[in-house]
Amino acid sequence: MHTLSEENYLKCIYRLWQDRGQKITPTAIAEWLGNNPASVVDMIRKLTDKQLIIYDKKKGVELTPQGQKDATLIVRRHRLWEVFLLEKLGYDWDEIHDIAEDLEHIKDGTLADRLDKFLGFPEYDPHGDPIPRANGKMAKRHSTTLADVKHGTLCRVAAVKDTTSAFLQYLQKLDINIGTKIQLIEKIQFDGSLVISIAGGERTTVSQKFGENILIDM
Amino acid sequence: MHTLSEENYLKCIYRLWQDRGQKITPTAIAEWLGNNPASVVDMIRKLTDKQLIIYDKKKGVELTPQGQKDATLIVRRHRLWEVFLLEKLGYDWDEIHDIAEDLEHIKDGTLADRLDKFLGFPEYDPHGDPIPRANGKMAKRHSTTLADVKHGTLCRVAAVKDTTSAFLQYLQKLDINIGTKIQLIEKIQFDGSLVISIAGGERTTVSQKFGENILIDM
DNA sequence: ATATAAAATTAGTCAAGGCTAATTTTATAT
DNA sequence: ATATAAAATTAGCCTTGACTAATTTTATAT
Ligand SMILES: [Mn+2]
Ligand SMILES: [Mn+2]
Ligand SMILES: [Mn+2]
Ligand SMILES: [Mn+2]
Repeated sequence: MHTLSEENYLKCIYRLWQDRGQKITPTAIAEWLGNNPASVVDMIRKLTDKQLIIYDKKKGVELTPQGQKDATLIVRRHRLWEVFLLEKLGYDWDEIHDIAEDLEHIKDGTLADRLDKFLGFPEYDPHGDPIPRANGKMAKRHSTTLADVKHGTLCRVAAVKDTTSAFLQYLQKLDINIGTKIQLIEKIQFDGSLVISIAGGERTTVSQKFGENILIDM
Repeated sequence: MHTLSEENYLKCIYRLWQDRGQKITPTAIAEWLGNNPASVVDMIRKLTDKQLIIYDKKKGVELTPQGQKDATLIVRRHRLWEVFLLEKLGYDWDEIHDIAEDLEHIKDGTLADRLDKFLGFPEYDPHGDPIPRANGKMAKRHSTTLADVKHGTLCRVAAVKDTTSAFLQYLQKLDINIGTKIQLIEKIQFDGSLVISIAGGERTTVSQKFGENILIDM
């Protein structure tokens, strides 16, 4: 079994891997985790020894099939606990991530599956991210962002990329949740700002960065 | 905040303290945790520095008011999670303790209280141990064991002292749960064995050790 | 092609929390 | 009172997973 730290690295690598198709470097991992690159190099050696990753200076870090499997399970636990915290314990959107960050490391053979069943086999977590199934498969991730669509498009908030409470609280203030309908009225050439209408309401302007962190459906 | 290890020591000391009125020695702690006495001496120093315990060679280890408070909260979390695992996730009696051993260390300001509410403010955990309330108070612990009563007494299983799966599985086999009525038919002089009738059924003989681990009501 | 900057790696340090082995202190039995 | 046993403590070592500082490798711009 893996240590808490190994699991956090695994999950980070998994995250970076499916985020973009980019090369996963020690520096990228270090930045994501807020650790020193030297520490990352140490851990890369450990995970390599455990055959969870392969590290090639050219290709960067890649998960082995076993590494993928293990990372997926951690993500599954994380997202299931998030659903539990929100739905059953009444936490807010922006509070659940940090607690799930710890709960995801509780290791028990049947815990995730029982929790899954208890929650009614949810497909998505409260941030709109798909929850890996017991068999490792999971629903498609949304990939189009609000910043990607043409002006005039009416879309539906499917997920959020950023899960910091700064962003989530801003969304709360704007009354945006998963499922909220947003119409893109205009893109400002100058800085990519977006003029939008939330749930048919009046016009609001948000930054490009904001738009890039909203994943949408149509 | 305390580390996982500090919390486990605190809880252990709390346990030994309310178990009997006996002196809490490094050796006793070491035995309970399965650690080396040398390690215990180290941790005693740390907890003393944090003002959670007072150690006197004569009196042994004692919890300070703060130490008591902190230990109580850990126990509260442990027992609430046990209720959750049994009632909501359908685990068996003998499986919940080890998982709760990890869950009890999840630290969040409101988690215990929310869980408590979600579970309907249970007074006792699945082993019959009282759950400390949010204010630190808790219901009286049961203290009379099946081995203590006179022959002929009809009593009710209120709690179990031992929570190992060996004991709990044995109880399952005998069809004994919290609330089960047991009549003590006879005490065998020779070795303290107990002849009992479970829920009005036929006679069964159990050991003295068995009887000492069943706490009862009348 | 070379200078410079960035990234990766190595070497050495640290704290936490274990351990063993050796020693000192305390208790117990003669 | 003394010998012996048990308990407590000290000293030194180990692993994990961080860090900093120094060095080497790789990439980039002139
Ligand atoms: Mn985590
Ligand atoms: Mn999430
Ligand atoms: Mn524990
Ligand atoms: Mn219990």
